[in-house]
Amino acid sequence: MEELTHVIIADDHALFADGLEEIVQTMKGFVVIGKVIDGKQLMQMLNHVIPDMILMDINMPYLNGVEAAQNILKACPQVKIIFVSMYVNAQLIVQAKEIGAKGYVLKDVTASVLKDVIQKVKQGTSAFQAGEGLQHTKMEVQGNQFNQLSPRELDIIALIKSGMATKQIAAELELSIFTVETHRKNIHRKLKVQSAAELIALIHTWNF
Amino acid sequence: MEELTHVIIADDHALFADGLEEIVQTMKGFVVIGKVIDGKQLMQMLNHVIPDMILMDINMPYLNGVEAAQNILKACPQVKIIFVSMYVNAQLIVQAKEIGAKGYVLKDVTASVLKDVIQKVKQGTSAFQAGEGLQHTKMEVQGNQFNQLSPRELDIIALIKSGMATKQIAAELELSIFTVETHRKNIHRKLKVQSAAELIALIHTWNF
DNA sequence: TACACAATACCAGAAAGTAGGTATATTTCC
DNA sequence: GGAAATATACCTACTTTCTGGTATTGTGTA
Repeated sequence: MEELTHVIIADDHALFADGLEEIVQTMKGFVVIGKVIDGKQLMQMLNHVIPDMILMDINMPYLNGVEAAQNILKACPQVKIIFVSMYVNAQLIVQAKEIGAKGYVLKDVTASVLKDVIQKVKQGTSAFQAGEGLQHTKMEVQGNQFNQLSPRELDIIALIKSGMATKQIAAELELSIFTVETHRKNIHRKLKVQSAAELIALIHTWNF
Repeated sequence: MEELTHVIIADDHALFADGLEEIVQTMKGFVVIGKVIDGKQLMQMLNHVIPDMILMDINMPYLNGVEAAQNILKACPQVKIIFVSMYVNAQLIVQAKEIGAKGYVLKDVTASVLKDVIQKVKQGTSAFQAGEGLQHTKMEVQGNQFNQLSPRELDIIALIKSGMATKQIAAELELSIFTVETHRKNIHRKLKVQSAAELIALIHTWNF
């Protein structure tokens, strides 16, 4: 079984983010595990799931893309970050390279070029094609070593997302109800929610 | 307080539906209460909520737009239906008029033209700008007189959607917990779900 | 080899939600 | 005006979830 590359898309323009998602979804071996609309949400999500790759708008509300990326890469150097930018800005490209981003593409890029970039970056090559300084907000990926959701927990979440009860999930996964309860408890702790209702609401806002 | 025009968007192309939603959301007095991707989902949703207006792709999977519209209008003649079509087709326009649709626009229309059409239709005028025959699927809006969600129930649903517990909802709306429980019970009955989790999952798939 | 973590399973008490009622006042519609 | 629908509130019994534990097994890694 091939290892999937898990991608998070961070872009405040929902339409564009959807477009990116569609492109990524058509690529074999890639799966979009989250779509967020600003740096805050991105950081919040990263406190719980570390993807293999992030397609990130460099101009996001609340949190500068470059700063966000710095925080992320300090905590998780293995994450491959590709910036998506509206403008060509030599200085930003240099910055992006310096902090360890793996790619930089313009938003008017064609789907096939974007796919090439994504494939190259996946294989370990960098791909820089072409920004602006922005607001400052302090937000860090805290304790990323902690609170990470395990693969099994992600399985459970997928079922919870569809509204299934503990009993049904246990039947579906052929587990004891107690096991599922334990997983739910741990998920609640890690995601800082108090109920299934809250959890489902949260994971839907993440487009999990 | 102004009466809002509640709009449902039915289009199988998610990106385009999102675009439509953005346009409608920017219009004062309009609110998108649902986005569905095919005729089946549309019918299912209409069994529980009747909007003021439907922006509907004429070429949807599973259920021909014209037939769907006929069913809808037979059951709820007050609903204003605007067809959105990829092609110009004189015959379809005639058909659309005959069955009682209020508008017909092409998908390559500009946002401002679309807004004009929506405004005109809201005010009672028809607006036809420009099809194809499609598959046949029998699906009717059954018992639309029954199981309709009331305005108050929609209020409650909006809060449930964000993951709030009964106690919190009661506090927010300054109601007794008993009242909220009754509403939840009725919502469950109308939407045929057994738990808050299921309900939240459902309303998210409807993009409520 | 330890240590950390993941996955599994179980228990008990407290809290919340669910489903079946009933009931009353108000509003809406014919 | 009268019927139907809506919004409100309460009750009971039952189920489920939530939270706090404990515990065993296996795996991967420092």
